[in-house]
Amino acid sequence: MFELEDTRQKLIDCAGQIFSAKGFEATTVREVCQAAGANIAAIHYHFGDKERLYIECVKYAHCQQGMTLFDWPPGTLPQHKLTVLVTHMLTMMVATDRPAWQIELMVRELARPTVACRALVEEFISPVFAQLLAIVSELLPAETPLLTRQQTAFSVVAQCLLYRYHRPIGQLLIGEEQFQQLLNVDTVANQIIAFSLGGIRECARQYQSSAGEGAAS
Amino acid sequence: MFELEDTRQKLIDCAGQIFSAKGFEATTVREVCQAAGANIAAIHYHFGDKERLYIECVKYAHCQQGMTLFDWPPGTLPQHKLTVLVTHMLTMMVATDRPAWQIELMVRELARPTVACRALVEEFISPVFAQLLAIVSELLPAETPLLTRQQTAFSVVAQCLLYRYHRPIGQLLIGEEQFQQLLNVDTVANQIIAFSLGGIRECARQYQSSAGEGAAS
DNA sequence: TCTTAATTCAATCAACTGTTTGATTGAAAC
DNA sequence: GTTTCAATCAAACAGTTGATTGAATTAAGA
Repeated sequence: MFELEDTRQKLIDCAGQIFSAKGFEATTVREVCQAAGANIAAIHYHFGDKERLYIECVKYAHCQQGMTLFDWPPGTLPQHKLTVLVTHMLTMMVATDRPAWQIELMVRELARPTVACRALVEEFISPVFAQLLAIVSELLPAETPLLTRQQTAFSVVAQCLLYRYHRPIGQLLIGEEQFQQLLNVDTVANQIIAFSLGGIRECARQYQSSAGEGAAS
Repeated sequence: MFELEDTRQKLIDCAGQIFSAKGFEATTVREVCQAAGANIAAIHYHFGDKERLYIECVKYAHCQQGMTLFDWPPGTLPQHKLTVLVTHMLTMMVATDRPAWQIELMVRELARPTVACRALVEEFISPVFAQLLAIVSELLPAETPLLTRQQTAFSVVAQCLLYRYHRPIGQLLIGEEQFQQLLNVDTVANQIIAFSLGGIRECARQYQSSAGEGAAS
């Protein structure tokens, strides 16, 4: 009876793992079922078809992934907010500990969007980006155009994304063991935050014609 | 007789286009041959099998892609070098004009490396990264550790990569027409260069204990 | 014109794909 | 004890996959 949750969950776990490693097309239902110790028909029974199994995996992956919305006490320095947010993003992305396939699957989905992408962005990415945009806006002069603020926020997230998306390239570029050191969250976070604060201050400089307000530190 | 080059080239063109759009697994040889107006057996005849056709496409794609090594006259300001290099990288990546599938195929290969990835990085990515690393090193104090310099270079390329790799996400995040404006090379380049110079200067500040040398502008 | 080699072609191969079927299980519900 | 129903199973489905064959076609050289 409660084997329902058991088989179904095991199917999601194994499928997610294989999907994340080989992609949707290259993954066969037989492979998944064998890994899960289930019958071929189990997928049709529990999910309908392969595609709906995949969607279920993606949804499960970013449902498991804790997405915290920070509630800052009034008066919190934007620099501090940025530090916390960047560190949090990096922790999420770099974390190689527990369910690696979940993040990997989301990464794959974002790199080559399928049906599940829009929901993923709206539920998972957008909130973080909104927070980041708000923080960046605090650090920039009030008269900064929206597009510039968005671009600046992109410049920040881009640095975080690199260590997840382009890991294989990074390893090939500077050597595997050298790149391994870059997966230390604190090291990377410090670098990114320093770089970003400097970058934001420079961008701010272009839009504060008269009074020097809004610049970082 | 000269149909050899014709069919073979048409096969590479069509295959590259489809490979770049759907990936290796999801692409069928029948689809490719139909698009190229060739017989199914043509792939076996000209390339041996599907995989070697794919490799040929990747090689052709980044062979076509002009990779210039800049030869700076002595005394050129590193800020200026950075500006030129970043603009050049962006032009390459954002360029939606001529053979879109070639860049797209490289992007796909770098996101999910297959057999062709290592050669691609070594021949195509590494040289650019080396140039960038050299420029960044000029802008940083001499005592800056190698790892920090590499990280800083990563921070710069990360911003460029964003507009190519994460285009669908960007469009979903800030709206398609809004994001379209970001594909203007000059706009983006100015933003990235300003941001990067500020970031580098901030990073430099951490490693120049006594004398103030090496900082940007 | 005949020979030779390079290409192209339709037809077919075995293997694998996702999906479906119908029988079987086993534990609750009546 | 019978019925009910979710769950699993082996077996087979029809369709597609990449690969291969051998004959047909083409074009150039002698």
